[in-house]
Parts: sequence; C-alpha cells; structure tokens
Amino acid sequence: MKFESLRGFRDIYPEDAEPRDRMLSEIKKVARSFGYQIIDFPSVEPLDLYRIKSGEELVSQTFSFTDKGGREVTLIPEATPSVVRMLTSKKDLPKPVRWFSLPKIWRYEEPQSGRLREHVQFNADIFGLDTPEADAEIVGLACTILDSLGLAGNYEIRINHRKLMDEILRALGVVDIPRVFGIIDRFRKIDRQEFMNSLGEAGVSQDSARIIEKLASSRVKADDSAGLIQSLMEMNNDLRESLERVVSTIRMISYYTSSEIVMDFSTVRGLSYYTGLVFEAFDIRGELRAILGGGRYNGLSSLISDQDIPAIGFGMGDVVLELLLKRTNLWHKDISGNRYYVCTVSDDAASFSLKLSIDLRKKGADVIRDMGKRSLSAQLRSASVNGCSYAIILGTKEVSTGSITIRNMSDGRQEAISIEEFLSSIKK
RNA sequence: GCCGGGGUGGGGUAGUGGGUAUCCUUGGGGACUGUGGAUCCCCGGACCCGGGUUCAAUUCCCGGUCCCGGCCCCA
Repeated sequence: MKFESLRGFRDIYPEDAEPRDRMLSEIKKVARSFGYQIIDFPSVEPLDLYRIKSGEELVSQTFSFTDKGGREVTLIPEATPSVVRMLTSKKDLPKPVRWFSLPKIWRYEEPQSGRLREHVQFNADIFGLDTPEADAEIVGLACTILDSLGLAGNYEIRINHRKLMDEILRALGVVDIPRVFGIIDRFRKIDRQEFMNSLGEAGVSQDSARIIEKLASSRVKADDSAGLIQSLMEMNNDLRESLERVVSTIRMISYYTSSEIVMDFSTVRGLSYYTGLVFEAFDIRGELRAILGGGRYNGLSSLISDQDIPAIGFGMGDVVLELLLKRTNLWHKDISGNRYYVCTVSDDAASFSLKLSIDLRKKGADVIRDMGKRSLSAQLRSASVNGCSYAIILGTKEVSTGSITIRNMSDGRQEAISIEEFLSSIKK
C-alpha cells in the first residue's frame, strides 16, 4: 500500500524547510521590532464563527465536519475571527493591542499556482486605534517584512479606501454599491467593453461608468497624490475628509519603504467586511497572485461580541512568498560556520568520540557523530554533504595521545591538537 | 465544484501490443588496511490505480487519482 500526502498538502523536506524556517524567523523578528506580540489559538473552531462573518460561500470551502458531540466544526480557514474573539473576551487589555500570529489555515479549494489547501499565514493586527497613523503602521510593517526578506523593489503596494470609494460611487449616483464593487474587483480580469456593459447592467449611467473606468485604470503614485485630491475635489467637495486621510496615510507609508506605493481604485478586496483602507502587495512583474492583503475592519468585533473595537490588519501566506523568494534567488539555507563531523576510525575511540561530541554540543556547536563502522572516506563524504565546516578524526593514535585531528573541510588542511586546547578554543 | 495538459526508479529521461524496460543523475558500498568533493567498479531503485479490448497491455480505450495551469473564490 502506497501513501501519499493529500491533494493540496505538502511534505516539506530540509532543502525547503530550512529556508522556510529562516523566513518565518525573520518575519517574527520584524513583527517584534514593531512591538507586536505573538498569540496562538485553536486550529479547530465552530463553523458558525465563519458563517457570521463571511457567509455560506466561505463555509462551503472549509475542511469541516461534525464532531462526536454533534457540533459542526472546521479547520480554521482564516485567523481573524479567532483573534477577534481573543481580543473581545479579555476586556481589560490595554489598548492599542498589537498582535501577530502564524497559524496554519485550511481551505478546501482546487490547488493552483500559489494556492494550496493548507498553508501558514502570518497575521498582524492593531486594535483600538482608528487613525491614519495606525493604517500606515500596519502597511509599514508589511513593507518592512518584505524588505527585510530582501524583496525591496520587487513588489508594489496597491492601496485603496473603501469609504472613499463608497462616497465616490454615491456621488456618481450609483445605487447598488456592493454590486459595483464586485464589478470593479473584476476590472483587471475582464476587458473594457465587458466592464462597461456590466456597469450599465448595474444601473450606472454612461457618464458615471466612464469616470469609474478612468478611476479603475489609473495608478496614482504616492508623490502625485496632491494632484489626485485636486482633481477628485473638483468632482465633489464632500470627498475632502476621506481623501485627505488616504493621502496622509500614503505619505506616512512611504517613510517605511522605498518600494512603490500606488493608489489603485481597482483594489477593493472582494465584498467582505472592510470599512476603510484596503491594500495588497504584488510582485513587480505581475506574475503571481497577491503576496499579502489586508485592511481596516471596524465592524467585526461588534458582530461577535458586545464590544466595538476598531481594527486593521493583514494576512500573508507562505506559498506565494516562497514562490517569489525562489524567483528572486533568496531561498537559501542559513550557512552556519560552527558545524562539526566526528569521525571514528577504530573501535577503541568510540567512547572518546561520544564524550567529545557531548562536550562540543555543550559549548554550543552543532555536532554530527558518525555511528557507522565504515571507511574514513565514507565518513568524510558524509561530513561534506552535511555541510560541516570541520571534521574531527579519532582513532588509536588520538586515544593514546589525548589529542584530536581536526580537518578544515573547505581547504583540506588539518592539524593535531590536544583535547584541552581544542575545547577551550571553542567559543560558547 | 468546473475546464485544459500531463503521470516510466529519489530527480531527469528513452522506448515498445510480446523477451531480463534505456540512458544520465542522485543514493549506498568499495578501490584507499586512517583522509571528502576527481576517476573507475559493484549495488539498490520505476511503467499512478482499477476496469475493458486482446492469446498477450507499461503501450490502445474508459473511469478514478495525483501533479501542473486556469475558472469560481480569495474570507
């Protein structure tokens, strides 16, 4: 009988698991440098938690089942509801709260490029602040993480504002705003004519449709945002407050990164619960799906509790990030310079090699001890493929003199030194 | 859930309605009784699964499954 991993699930071998672990460590390090604290929560939750927030569409794409007590439960398809529950059930948390997490999440969908049925998703949120500063910090955190992974200049941030969009559409006389959001969301996937037709079918006038089309196809860089205010204000003076907030947010974000920040009216992040700033990061070549996405979701906490706490956050999956890092040649193992391979070439050196290995590890070194009784050639071959910088050779000669023979694996030079001298030379 | 393209050792491949299934690479061991990444030798390892057609299927047909890509969706 042959077993394979389930569709959409991965076995991750050291050649990928090591770089991945390094990537996740770097992400955590950056989050902590912003004062965000790590949290964790269950991988299985009541299915209703997602019904409330996202409806049956999401529920149909969960790994869900009925447990032995007859409860409908699911492997979590996202982190936010669990995080918001943790936030609202502890009422004495000093605000603002800055949290991050690295849960595995699951979605029952057809796997495709950059999307699997199980992945790790980094989440960061800031609760209790509804300001441009908080908006900018969350986007700034996202940018700083990507930059510290070496991706500066390889991605762009697309920003929009749901409230601003809402006001613009209202000013244009749009009645069915959610429907038009849906059409705008598909702007990049459909051709111009189909876009205009859809707007027409949604009851949008021709003049308004032309303006929406123009907005959706414009990309405004951070530096040009003043001009943007000007032109949109001419359209409707009521937009001033929202516009100024977006522009000041973008200005602050540009302090965090040199990567491109653009105002992009076609970024609306589906039809979900976002209420303010929304943003996504894409690779600059446009080959991959979104690297990360997020936004402000002020209404959510009051849906699942009696509290109303403003919130903004984002999620970033490991799958697209790995693809991008590989394409950018940034998917490497950490080369540690303190790795020893202990070779034993005679039976009487066995206990010597065991004791030396233990002592070395206590000094903080990584030590692989060869335990097969095989030729020294074979042992050195193992030392080489395991990436050890030094091999230590122990045999009758070394046992009788209380010394070791140490071989530098990169240049082949070797010397014999006393065991005491060697151990004291190892830095802890 | 839907659509398209694929599936031969761990990786990359050749090939065939019939015989011990090709080559490269990787892996293990040895030549080297105490010296790796070179060379040579030896060894291990595969026709995705099920059904059908046939005297005979890895090969042809059907279904499934998995992989790759796309749709839907992206919470």
